[in-house]
Amino acid sequence: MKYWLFKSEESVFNICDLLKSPKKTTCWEGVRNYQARNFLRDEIEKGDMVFFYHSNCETPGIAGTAVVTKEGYPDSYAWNDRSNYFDVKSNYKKPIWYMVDIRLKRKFKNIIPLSELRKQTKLKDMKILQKGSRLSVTPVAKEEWSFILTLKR
DNA sequence: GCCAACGTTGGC
DNA sequence: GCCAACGTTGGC
Repeated sequence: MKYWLFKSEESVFNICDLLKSPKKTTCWEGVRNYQARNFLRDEIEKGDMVFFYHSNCETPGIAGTAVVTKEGYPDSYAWNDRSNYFDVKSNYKKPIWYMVDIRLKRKFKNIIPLSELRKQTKLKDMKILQKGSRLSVTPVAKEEWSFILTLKR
């Protein structure tokens, strides 16, 4: 089992939206970056654990955890021309983009703010904390995962 | 294949 | 709103 961090713009899809989703489950559509796509398509497995991260908001940080319930499959939003995630180059015969399904595991009482993560020496190598890091899907080390859980309040 | 220009991300 | 960092595009 592996660990991941998924970023979502809080105003677009946040952890309360996930909580309210049917079976607290959603497909993680709209990733349009090749490196992140490769993680979704090739590496993320059913049962992997996910930190749900809020970006682009007043307090960016980790809002909770989720579990992968379905492994990588073609992102059909890419061939829906009414979707924001439409990509003319992708089609169902030759899909470019992939998504997984996740189910909410736990919504933290308090968000673990990015500023708090930055203070932790043990997390200095975390992908999300690297300068200029923009990848929306990043691997999390097992040690990072368990350490971050101790930061909850 | 190089690289400048451009659009996007996302913290602050 | 600003702007640094990044990924993509496209001319050459």
